[in-house]
Amino acid sequence: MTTMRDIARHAGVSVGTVSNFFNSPETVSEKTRKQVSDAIETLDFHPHAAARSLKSNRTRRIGIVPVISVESNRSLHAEDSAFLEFLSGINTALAEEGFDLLLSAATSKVKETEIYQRLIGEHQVDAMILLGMQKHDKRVKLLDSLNFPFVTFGQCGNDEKYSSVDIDGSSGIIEAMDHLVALGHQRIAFIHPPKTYSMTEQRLNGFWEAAKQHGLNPEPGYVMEGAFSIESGQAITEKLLALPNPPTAILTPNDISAFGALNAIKMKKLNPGKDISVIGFDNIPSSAFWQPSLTTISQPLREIGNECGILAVEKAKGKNNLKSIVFSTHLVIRDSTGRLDP
Amino acid sequence: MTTMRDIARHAGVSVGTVSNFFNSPETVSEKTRKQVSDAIETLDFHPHAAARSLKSNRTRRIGIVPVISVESNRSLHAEDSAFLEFLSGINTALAEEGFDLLLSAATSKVKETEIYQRLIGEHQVDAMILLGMQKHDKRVKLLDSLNFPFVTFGQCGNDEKYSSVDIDGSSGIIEAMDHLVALGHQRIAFIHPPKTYSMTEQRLNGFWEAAKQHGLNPEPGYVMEGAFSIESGQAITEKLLALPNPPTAILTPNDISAFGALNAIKMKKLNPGKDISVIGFDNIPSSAFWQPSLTTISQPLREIGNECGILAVEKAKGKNNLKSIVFSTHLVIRDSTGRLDP
DNA sequence: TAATATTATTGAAACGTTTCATTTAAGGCA
DNA sequence: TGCCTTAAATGAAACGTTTCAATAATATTA
Repeated sequence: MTTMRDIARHAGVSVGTVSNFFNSPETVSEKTRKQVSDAIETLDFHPHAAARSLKSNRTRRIGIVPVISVESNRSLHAEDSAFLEFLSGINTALAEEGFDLLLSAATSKVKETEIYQRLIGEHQVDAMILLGMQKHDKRVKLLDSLNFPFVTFGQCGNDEKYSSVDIDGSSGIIEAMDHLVALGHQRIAFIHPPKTYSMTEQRLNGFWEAAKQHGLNPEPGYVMEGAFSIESGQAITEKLLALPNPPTAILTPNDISAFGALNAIKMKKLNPGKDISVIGFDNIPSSAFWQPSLTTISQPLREIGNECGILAVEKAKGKNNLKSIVFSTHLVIRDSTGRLDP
Repeated sequence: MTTMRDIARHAGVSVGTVSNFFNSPETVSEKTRKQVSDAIETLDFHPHAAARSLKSNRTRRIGIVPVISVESNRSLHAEDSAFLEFLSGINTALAEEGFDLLLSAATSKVKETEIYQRLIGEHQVDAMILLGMQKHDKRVKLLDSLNFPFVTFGQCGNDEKYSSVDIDGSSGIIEAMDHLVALGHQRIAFIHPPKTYSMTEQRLNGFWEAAKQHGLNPEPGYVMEGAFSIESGQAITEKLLALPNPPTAILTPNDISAFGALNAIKMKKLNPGKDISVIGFDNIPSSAFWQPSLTTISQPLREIGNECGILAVEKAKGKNNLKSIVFSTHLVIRDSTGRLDP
């Protein structure tokens, strides 16, 4: 294999200079720089990652530990194409900086916490990206106690000691409610994500604020907790439709569960978008193609991922700045919402 | 940080012994083993990955370079939940062995080939998993020329110098055709994946073999090349339905494009599953929930991923055995196929 | 021109493991 | 008991970088 020694010899300089070429090129004279880069070119040299890492204590890797549940398809964080969009955004940011993504998911045999501890203990990554934030997130506690840098997609309740990227879920919901009210809806149900998720509080706030603004008085059964799965959306919508005074519009936790809601409506021989309106969350690609096409609160998943990647790399490089980036959502109006016939 | 030195001191042995504890425990006496493992426990020791890697030339990482297209949503390999299922399978296998997955996707700025070269040159991974195999796959050529171990999901045409996991796509298609013929269909169209993919030949073989067996004589326009996207499925189905003598059943490259086909049929005010039958490929979770639910050729993506992971780890450990594992598909019959009314 | 300041380069000591030739300890046997 | 075999444990030399004090070369100033 080609090493820095070889490059040094070939370029007629010392290994130290070759190292400088990579790590602080500004200290290398232009002439030498050319010689070294020529040698690298002709010998097709790539610095040995482990050797770099050992000496420098930097891996140039960012870790992510999604939850992919194997037993059922009700995975929590990485259940659908939303995750892929997010990943793609991260990847773009990392590629730009020559970083790679280390992905390790929990399994039935290997606990999530163990993975974090191992990855950090073994010095496998320089920073981590967390998603699916919980209100009292044990991962945050763990990483915090280990003093390990991380970035979160979503807040995590307690405080602002860490950097995060998030969306303004509250105004997303408000915009959606405005839209529904403008279409004549008054009986609006809200299926919210599980209470343990930090995003849930935001969204509930948005719901109640909009309800107040529009003078709505949601019936008790209208606000229900749901999961992110299609089955959950379907089951809860069935319950909503069985209410003595069923809602005419339903907000769901994500697009996938919205699909379930649409199914439940069709199975009741009702007309989604006409009799009952449905709004999703995420704007995943297939939401445009479902029938009826889904009105949904769009979050810029690629940009969010990208920003997470950028922040993670900054952390990895030792920058200790705190940033909270908030993206706004926008409502994509399609056919699953419609004017309420009187 | 805790190092082997510390463990050695704490356990009253030499560092060599601690190393042996990890790498060839059978050479360490039971008594010593206990002492060392106690020390590891109390000091919460994790071996430094880079140091291990530097000396041993093993990273305990497997690389994967999916194609996630950013510009449009027409990504090639990792477009949908099928990829996540596959990933989940890989992850299970790797977790079992203490390996991690290094994921790096091409972007508009960073070419695929560069990534492979860098990952290998930098010694970032011990083996790679390839997917979306092409008939003449440049990645295979590259890895082969670098003598770098890899495993493929799908064949790659020329020969059997490498290990692969694949499905029997041919009989999958045949089973689907049998099902359609049994339902009374004679005019069956076949949208196949792009010709560059190695899977395409298999599937075409299956199609023609079944056609022959059943004495069908597909019209020229019935066999068309499609992509894996919903748009493609929709567009091509529109063309098929515009034929002077349109087909009564359509086989598609994957579930996602099958959804497009269903949409096209509905938009023509035809009844999918009644007037026109559609069969997908993959059996991704949402195929059960689409309306009508999708009849599809199921491939065991998690098991396939798992097997890829197992083989990759074997390669990573230096085993040089060639294996070709073929999974069989099975037809999942749902509502998108139905008896043809005369 | 000599002295000084600035800029480039060097070389050797780490970093935390693995590896393997050696040494030490423990049994087995006559 | 002494000799031989086997099993365990040792210690030091790598692995390929980074880092930094020290040196060399060059430029600047009076």
